Amino acid sequence: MKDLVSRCPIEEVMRVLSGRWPTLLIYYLKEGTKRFSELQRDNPTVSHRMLSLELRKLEQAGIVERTVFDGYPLRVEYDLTRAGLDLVPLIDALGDWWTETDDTRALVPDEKA
Amino acid sequence: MKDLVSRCPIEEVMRVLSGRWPTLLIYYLKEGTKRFSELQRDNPTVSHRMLSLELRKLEQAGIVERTVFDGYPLRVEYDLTRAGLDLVPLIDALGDWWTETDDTRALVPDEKA
DNA sequence: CGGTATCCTCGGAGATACTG
DNA sequence: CAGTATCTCCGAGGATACCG
Repeated sequence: MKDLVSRCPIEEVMRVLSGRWPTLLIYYLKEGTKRFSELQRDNPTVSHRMLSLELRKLEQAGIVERTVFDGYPLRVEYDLTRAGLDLVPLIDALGDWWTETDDTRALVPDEKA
Repeated sequence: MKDLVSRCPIEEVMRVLSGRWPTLLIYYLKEGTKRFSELQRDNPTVSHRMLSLELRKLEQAGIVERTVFDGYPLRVEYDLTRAGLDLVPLIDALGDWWTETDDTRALVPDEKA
């Protein structure tokens, strides 16, 4: 997923949403403002480093907003932006589609058998 | 993206759609039936192997249907299934969202400067 | 607490070659 | 033509440690 092979906007969104974390983070952020450590607790298996990188990616994409509160210990809050909120129903629609088409996949012969 | 970390359907769809090729292949397949070699021509940078693997993944997910015609040389055709066709507008919506929120990203300071 | 840098590993994906 | 197998390599991502 390094370079784009088309000028298609779809390919560009997928550059941001691809992977395990982006949609999950959006999913948890729609519950409201979250701190770094809260998101870490929401996703126990995400590494410190990846959480940081993914949040930055979402920030660059205009999906997430980052607010730093000076003081000690540090305090940083993450929110969905307006664009991020607009994205939520689209992602949900994908989830619904997946659930609704579950029977289609059930027809696939089990290769593990 | 190996194992799921939640039972969330969104995470499951993203397992299928993540990466450079799935959405691109769906994009080209919505033009109609395509043969393996046609898809290869549509995406000149996809490797033989990856195209094969990705098509199988989409097939397992119930998005793409594979039809083999006996004879020589071999001939295999790929189509979107009903579920695949239903998925198209959802993916398009993501593309539209991306285009519409382009100005948000334009506000991000250029780190390459 | 949140972020970054460094190191290291493991598997995703390209190239190639072979079969039906 | 379409698909699979083998080999290889590069980089995504984990673990760890240190800074503001």
